[in-house]
This record gives sequence, structure tokens and C-alpha cells, in this order.
Amino acid sequence: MGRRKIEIEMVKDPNTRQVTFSKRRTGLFKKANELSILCGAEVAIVVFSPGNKPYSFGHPGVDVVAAKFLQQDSKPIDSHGNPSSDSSNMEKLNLELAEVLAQIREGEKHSEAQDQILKQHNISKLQLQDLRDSYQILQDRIKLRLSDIEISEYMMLLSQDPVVGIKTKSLKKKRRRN
Amino acid sequence: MGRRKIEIEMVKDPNTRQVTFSKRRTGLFKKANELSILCGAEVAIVVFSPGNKPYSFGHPGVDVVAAKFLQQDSKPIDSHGNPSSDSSNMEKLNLELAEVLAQIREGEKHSEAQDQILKQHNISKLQLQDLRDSYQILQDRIKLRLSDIEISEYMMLLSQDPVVGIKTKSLKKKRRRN
DNA sequence: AACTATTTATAAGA
DNA sequence: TTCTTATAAATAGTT
Repeated sequence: MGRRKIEIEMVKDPNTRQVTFSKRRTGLFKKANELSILCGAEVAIVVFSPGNKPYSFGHPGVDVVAAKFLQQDSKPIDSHGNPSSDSSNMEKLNLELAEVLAQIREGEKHSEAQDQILKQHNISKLQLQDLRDSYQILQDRIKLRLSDIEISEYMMLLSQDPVVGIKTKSLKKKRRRN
Repeated sequence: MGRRKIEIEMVKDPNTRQVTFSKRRTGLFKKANELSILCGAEVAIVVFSPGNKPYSFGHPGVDVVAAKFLQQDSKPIDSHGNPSSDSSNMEKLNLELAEVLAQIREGEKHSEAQDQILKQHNISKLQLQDLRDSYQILQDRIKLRLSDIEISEYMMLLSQDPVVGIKTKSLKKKRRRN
């Protein structure tokens, strides 16, 4: 898609490679953003540059999508012999957890503590115990504030026309157990 | 990039939306594959379709890239007050772990057990204990065999030169390298 | 699933 | 790095 056609193989010149990486990473994230909007799809991307710097994109967020992806596969297990905490109420907790993750992301913008949010959701530490192993690392990352939040917003501006202000809080499915 | 320009907004017709999703997801994964090859970058993508079906792409693998992404952020922590297991030898373990993850992916092709691979790497369960909380879920997923392995291979065939023999469904554009 | 008219991404160049 | 532009590539609507 340029002045010349190129072969899909490692770009030899380091300088050119860096330029190519920057351009194509931007393009990839833009495509991902369009896909999520056009189709209502959830997307998470993590990329490490040739210089090993991390870049990420996520809608509604890398954590949310990653959690969803990880949990779906971890449920069907135990045919292997793994006990794994009782998965009967896992689904309900997972739904809550997904929401908590989203809110934590929001809360960070206001420098709120994670624990406070947990309390607001009336989730006891006992309940969290079940999910701790699986989500510990995700929550750790959340505390650090993710750069993908900014990137996500940036991509919004790039491909959308007017765009309001900020707020990318599209995850608001309040699922009550019924 | 089609007969008409479209606005980047939710495609209303469910049928059209599904078609758009399929086309663009393929395009996104192809772009990701090219980026990884051209620049030697590591890429991981997870997508949920409007129908909530998961798709993933990863080079060298979703797990490997995800683990790398997660661990880099979990190190700088503890300025928050979190104890977090001593991070002095974390790096070494992480390197080992990354390699183990890669080998597990390989091992699966031969139906090997995860434990055997762990032994081959001489990693005791005590050492793994440190990383357990963070990587438990990743390892669980690995046991299930990931679909992204197949996808990754498929993408390779798509964008690399000659292609061996496998029937690449809709790719009949025979390009010769020149 | 295929086909193209068009739009979009991007390789070089400035 | 950012912008420009000629060209390659992706894809929206159609068959």
C-alpha cells in the first residue's frame, strides 16, 4: 500500500523498521477501533515493539476483554482432574467482577481506592477469594493505571468524527441474578 | 474502502454486521501478522464477535505476549503498599516461565503433559508458588489448547510466499514473488 | 463465496 | 518526526 510493494519479511534497516512499526501499529489500532464500533465487538491488543516497548489497545479495555477471554476457557476445565473452586456461582461472580473492573478503570481517573469500589459493590473478601487466583494479576495492573485508556481515547478521536468529550464507559450491563 | 464510504458507527443490520465483522477480523489479524513479521514485533489480539464468540491471534502466542505484558506492569508495583512476593528473583523466574509457556505450546502438539515440561526445566513447585497467583489462569488455558495456534499458522500461510499444500479456503490470489 | 468500484493504508520521499 | 503523494491493499455493496 505504498509507493512500492514490499515483501512480508523482516525489514532489514533498523531505522526503516522503526518507522514501519510506528505507522503500522497506528493503523492496526485504528482498524481495531473501527471493528469494535462497527460491530459492537470487544477487542484487546498488546504489541511489543522491536525495541521491546509495550503498546496496547482495548475496547472497552484490555483488562475487561482479557478477563473475559481467560475466564471462558478456565471454566470448562476440571475434566482434567483439577478441582478448581466450585464453578457453580462463578458466572455470577464473573459478571460482577467484570463490572468492577470497568468501574475501577473509571475510578482511577478520580484517584479512588480499589477497596472502596469493592465495598460499593458489596463484594466480600470471601467471594473474591474464589476469583483471586485468576484475577490477582489483572487487579495489580489496574492499580497502575493503564496506558491503553489513553490510547483508546486517542483512537476514538482519530476515527470518529465529532466526539463528545471523554468517557468511554460503554460497559454498563447491570446483570442481576434472576 | 468499498463501493461506498461508511460512517464508523454501529452497523444496524445484524446480517451485514456479521459479514463486516468477519471481513474486518480477518483483515485485522492479517495486519497483525504482517506487523509481527515485518518488524519482529510480538502481538496478541483477542476479539469477541457481536455473537460473543472469541477469536484470537498471537505471535509468538497470546499467552506468551500476555504474560510478558502482565509481568512488566506487576513489577513496578508496591509503591502502593502492596507487599507482593519478593520481586528480586522475579525476573529470572519470569524468563524461565516465558520459556516454559512457549514450550508448553510446543508440547501440546505432541500431547505431552504440562508437568513433564516443568520437570524438564527443573522448576520446582516451590518456585512456581511465587508465580502461581499471577500465572495460574494462563496455565489453565494452556491445558485447553488454544485456537490461536491454528489461527497463527493460518495467517502465516496467508501472507508468506509459496504456501505448502493445505487448502487455504478463500485465498486463490496466487502471488509470485518477484 | 466471488467480484470490483472505491476508499483507505502506507512506502518512499521531502 | 511529520507531511505529502503515488501506489498497494482492504473492503462495501453487489452478484
